[in-house]
Amino acid sequence: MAGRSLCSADPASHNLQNKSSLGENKNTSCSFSIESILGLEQKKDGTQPAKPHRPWVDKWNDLGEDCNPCLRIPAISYAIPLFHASNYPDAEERVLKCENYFAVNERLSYKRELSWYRGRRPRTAFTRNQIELLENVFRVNSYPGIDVREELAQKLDLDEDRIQIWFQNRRAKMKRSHRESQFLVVKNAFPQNMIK
Amino acid sequence: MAGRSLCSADPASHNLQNKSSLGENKNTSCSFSIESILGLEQKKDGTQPAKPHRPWVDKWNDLGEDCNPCLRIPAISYAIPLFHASNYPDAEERVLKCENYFAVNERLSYKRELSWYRGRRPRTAFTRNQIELLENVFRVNSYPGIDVREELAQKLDLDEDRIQIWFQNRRAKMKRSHRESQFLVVKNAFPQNMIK
DNA sequence: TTTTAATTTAATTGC
DNA sequence: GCAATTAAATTAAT
Repeated sequence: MAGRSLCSADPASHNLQNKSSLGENKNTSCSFSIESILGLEQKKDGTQPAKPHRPWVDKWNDLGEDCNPCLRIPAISYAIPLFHASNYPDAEERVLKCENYFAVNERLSYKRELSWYRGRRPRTAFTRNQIELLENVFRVNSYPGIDVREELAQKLDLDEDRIQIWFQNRRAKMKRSHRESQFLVVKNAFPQNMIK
Repeated sequence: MAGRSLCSADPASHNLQNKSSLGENKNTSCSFSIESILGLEQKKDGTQPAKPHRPWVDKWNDLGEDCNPCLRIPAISYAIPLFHASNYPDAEERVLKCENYFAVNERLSYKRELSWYRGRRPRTAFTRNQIELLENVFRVNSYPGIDVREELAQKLDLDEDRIQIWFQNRRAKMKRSHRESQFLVVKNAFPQNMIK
């Protein structure tokens, strides 16, 4: 519950309240600076390392593809639509896989297609040992803080990000299974009400 | 996609391999400390008492659900391994094992679950039209004051709170994407340094 | 088909 | 107000 408040304490008092037309920008006295809008003004202390958020897309660039992430396609592309594949002369394999893909999946939503280009982190396949340690820690602490996550990351040779996501998904799974078992409890308590 | 903290350059030594049994907690060579695993070292704060004003929980109570959070939440079962759960009533067993783990962890997760399960507002699913207007306004003014927010709330049949949170999250998203694009700019300016 | 890694975003907390 | 983080709901790879 973020402490609300109609607070006048806005850092820059960016108020357009008096406009009754919400979507129009007829106001020229807008107090936005570009820096403000871009959030540039706020790191004077130089603490911002500008972490690459999708470092795995780097290898796509090595293929000489367009650097615009939106136009990029996965490096090992099992998923290039035919009409695009034809634009990638060097990729026989891709075309083959692509044809395969389309043979199986005739219809693809535009959205899904877009996601290929947007770039998704390749799915991590955890080893048995990695899972084992993660599960053991999870039993004891399902909300490891950054310190524990970093420690785990180092021990398991994984990015801390992967650890964080793993715990998030693990908690969701735990919750799901708990819900299901609770459902069973209720169902068994009142079978006549719950059948079907 | 929580913006993670500084990406740690990985320390050259990620040697877990020599640990033969990752999962045994009797293994004393494990370097996790209890505090470390439980993440205790990072929260020293005396936390606030729970916030009031959560109108949406009222209807849960109206549904006749038990108000006792213990019966509604998986708090306890969350953290306890099954093979321990069966022994759970046996206090001496717990003493023999890592009772501190569980004692503390129960308390921690109880508190978390208490606030989450009782108090978390059901996720709002905005409609496409709502998003569209919000985005249009955002383009013009990413810091709408209370007047605009109220106006939006009325037009969109949403609480003003939802509007406020939406803009907050939207600003965070914009900032993130800006950071990423800045990273790409820098990276592309010095490709030779970045290609691995 | 099922499980689960990854993504997006509404909500929460603390500062 | 923001950063960081969480849960919820998806998407998609296996």
